[in-house]
Amino acid sequence: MMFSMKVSDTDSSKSMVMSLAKGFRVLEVFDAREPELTLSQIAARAELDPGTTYRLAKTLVMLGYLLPAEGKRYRLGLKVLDLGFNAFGQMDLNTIARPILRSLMGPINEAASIAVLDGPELVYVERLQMPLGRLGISQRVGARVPAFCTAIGHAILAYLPLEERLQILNAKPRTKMTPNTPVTIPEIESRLQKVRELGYAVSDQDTVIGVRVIAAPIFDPDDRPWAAISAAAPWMACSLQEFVEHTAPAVVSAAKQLTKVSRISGSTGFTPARRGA
Amino acid sequence: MMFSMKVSDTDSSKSMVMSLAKGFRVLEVFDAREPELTLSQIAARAELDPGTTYRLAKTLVMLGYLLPAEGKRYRLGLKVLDLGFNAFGQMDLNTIARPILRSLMGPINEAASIAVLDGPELVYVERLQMPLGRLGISQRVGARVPAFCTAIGHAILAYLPLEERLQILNAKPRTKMTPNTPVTIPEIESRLQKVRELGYAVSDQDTVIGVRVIAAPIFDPDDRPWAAISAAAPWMACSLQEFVEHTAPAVVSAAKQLTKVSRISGSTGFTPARRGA
DNA sequence: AATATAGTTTCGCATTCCGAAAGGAGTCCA
DNA sequence: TGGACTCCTTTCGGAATGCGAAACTATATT
Repeated sequence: MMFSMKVSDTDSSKSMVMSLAKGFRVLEVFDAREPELTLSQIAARAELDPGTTYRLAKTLVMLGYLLPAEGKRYRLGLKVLDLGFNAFGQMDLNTIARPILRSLMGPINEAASIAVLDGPELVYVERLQMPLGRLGISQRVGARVPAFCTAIGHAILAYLPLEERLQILNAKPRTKMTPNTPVTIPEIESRLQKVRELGYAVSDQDTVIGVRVIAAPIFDPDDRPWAAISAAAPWMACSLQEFVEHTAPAVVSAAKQLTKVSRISGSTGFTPARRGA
Repeated sequence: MMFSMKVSDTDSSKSMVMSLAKGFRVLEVFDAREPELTLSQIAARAELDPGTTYRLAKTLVMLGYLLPAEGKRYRLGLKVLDLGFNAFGQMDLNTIARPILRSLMGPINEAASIAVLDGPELVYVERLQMPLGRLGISQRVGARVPAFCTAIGHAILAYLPLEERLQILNAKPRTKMTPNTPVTIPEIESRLQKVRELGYAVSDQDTVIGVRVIAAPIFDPDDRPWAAISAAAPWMACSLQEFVEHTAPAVVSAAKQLTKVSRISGSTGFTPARRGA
């Protein structure tokens, strides 16, 4: 008996349909830099046998996800967009956002929200909260809060042009909510600089005593920040560092996903209307 | 020996990787109406064995294209968008459009173009033409033509609000280019009504003698028509009816694809700049 | 024309996937 | 509370499907 052992046993689990994974590997090697690839290029990039690659490519062409281009090359079919468009294109953003918010919640985070910027204020458009949450706050969807003092506000403000930022910050008097609340322009600007460096905003009891929040911005197709997503944890859940390490990557990733999906999801944006019960 | 014959031999060609096709069937059953499906629902819709469905779903979850949702349900992962975003998101629209234009050309159609509306005029932003084309016209990229008399113009105007339409139509004097050119507002409005009914505009030597054109609109995320794509054939290539039957579906489909892709492709739009040689 | 490179097909083997059926897990209803 | 139901998950044997090496063909390169 011959052992044609698999070189890389990356497929961490058994009973995985390998042909399917390989098929996606083929699609995934395409990018904007080289939109058309020959079979051998595909095979090399996807680390697949030429014969196998040929068969997979043929199949994908049949399905319409890959198209034959001139000169024995292939390019991605626009049908790859249909998968997303059929499902997400007609879905309203709140519906898409809810599972993402849920994925942010867990033993540490007890609430997750999305708010959009409306003038100098934020409007909560979607929020999830643990049933037995010990968080004092309980912002309802539709509630408005000032932008200058919240993590969500910072996440958005940090990426706005200076002029607009100042306009928003100076639109209303800024009052301290907690001892931590940054109120002077230099204090806030220093925070925003840090947001730009990290890609997310951290609030350690800036707005409500005992509550920490991490937020990341959601951009429109023109790369303007128009909303942000946040996750909040009670002060006693863990150390600040643990909170950041645990939550920041998830929040940033969620924001990126929403940035992407908001592009295809019409230009309708979120709606603060409550559906259902 | 047992014959476990395939019930439906839909796989039209041999050496097709069936698992791959089945995997896509799984993803394709998701739509906005029911964003979360149970395994049995997936199996039923995709017409797959429960066991097979389970294995495929497991694989897709591993790959990130499917996500487990609450209550033994699955929903589409936003990763399905990555396929398109990685490839098309960073690509400029002209690059994406060119293969689409090429696909419109053939024995009948000898030229294909995209133009955007700029005030009362159209600007050609991309154009392909058969080398030995017998078409008299040869619009260069960047050329400007009046909107009122061309198929591309009609395709766009038909979907603009009446007020804007009239503003554009009345911006400049309308002169007959050929005996067919519609010049009065009633004539043009009647054409536009037909465009709205059919979904595409037909020009039978309206602008240039001997040239027929079919065009369909490209919409922005707010559903405003901002560009259109067209295919042109010489008068003698075939009958008008043959031309329409052959070309209209392809042009409409191309326009829909561009509408979709223009959503994710930033808000940069087309550029009339000529790249490369 | 000859060589090299890349694409396509063939082919035999065994791996991988399939499907039936059994074993759980959860739910509904009495 | 129990039983019946549905649906999810796993096991298992078998075979067919897909794999990869290699042969063959087409295309480019010198």
